[in-house]
Amino acid sequence: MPELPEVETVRLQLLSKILGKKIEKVKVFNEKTTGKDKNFEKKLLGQSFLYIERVGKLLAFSFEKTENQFLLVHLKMTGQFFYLDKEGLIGGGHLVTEKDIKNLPNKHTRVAISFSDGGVLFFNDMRLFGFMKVVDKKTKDLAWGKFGPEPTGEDFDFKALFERVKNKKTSIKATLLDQSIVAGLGNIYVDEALWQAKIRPDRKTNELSLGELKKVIKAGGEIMKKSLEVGGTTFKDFVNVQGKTGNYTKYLKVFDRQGEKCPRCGKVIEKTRVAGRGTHFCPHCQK
DNA sequence: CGGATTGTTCTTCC
DNA sequence: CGGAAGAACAATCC
Repeated sequence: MPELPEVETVRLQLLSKILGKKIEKVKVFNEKTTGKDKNFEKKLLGQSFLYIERVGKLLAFSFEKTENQFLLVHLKMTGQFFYLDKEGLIGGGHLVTEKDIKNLPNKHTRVAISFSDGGVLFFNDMRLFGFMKVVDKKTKDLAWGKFGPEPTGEDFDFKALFERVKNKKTSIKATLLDQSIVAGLGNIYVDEALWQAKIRPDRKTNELSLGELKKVIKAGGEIMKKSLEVGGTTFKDFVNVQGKTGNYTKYLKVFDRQGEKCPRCGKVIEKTRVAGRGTHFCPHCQK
């Protein structure tokens, strides 16, 4: 669920809340989240966060006192952060009711980090695919290096990307979902970008021209920037902790709109399976 | 109850 | 060995 705009939203919200605050208590509710690291709590105690970086959908928290240590966090499908302080809650996520928020930690809370000013950061993750792990700089750099460029970047090298994928025989959808090729797009924004660029999701990557590739990457970047501006996308029961849904949902052209009319040509939007994922597209104007 | 669900990684197959 | 397809991960919903 969380793709680049949603993860970036969470990053910005956390930046304004947790930097520089001393970590007084760490509680791990489910060891799977922390990779069964027995020393996870010990590594964070007494530290304070210096900054939060993001590449694609991966977050890295750095520390004030320890240069060679990072907290890597991936939300995967259902991970979510909530920060609770005297003024209330900030954060983001989905499948959250007001009742869940009021009762933190709840049954999906996997880790809680308490700060000296009384604030508490909760990491919830229903399906347990997400992770929080403490790594050294070398490991963090290695993880960072696996990501391709983000479509939102100003200086995206389209030619280099074209050279990289021009012989790939898989679908363009699979290529765009591959984080090592392009970082940040997930199932929702890939479908949207392909619709915007008028390209069928099941087209073979090697059959796309440089122009088409450029078009779909640019569309992906624009769509994700717009989504970030309006607080991300709500799919199913998403609400953020302020009880507000992500506002990009109403801008979606094809995702989860199977059976509805294509806003461009009026033909019916179909849902199929491409690259193993539910895929929405207009069979008439996407070629 | 079978099938599907956002992301990523591992396994299997060719 | 590399690439690609599919399974797996876990919980929940319809």
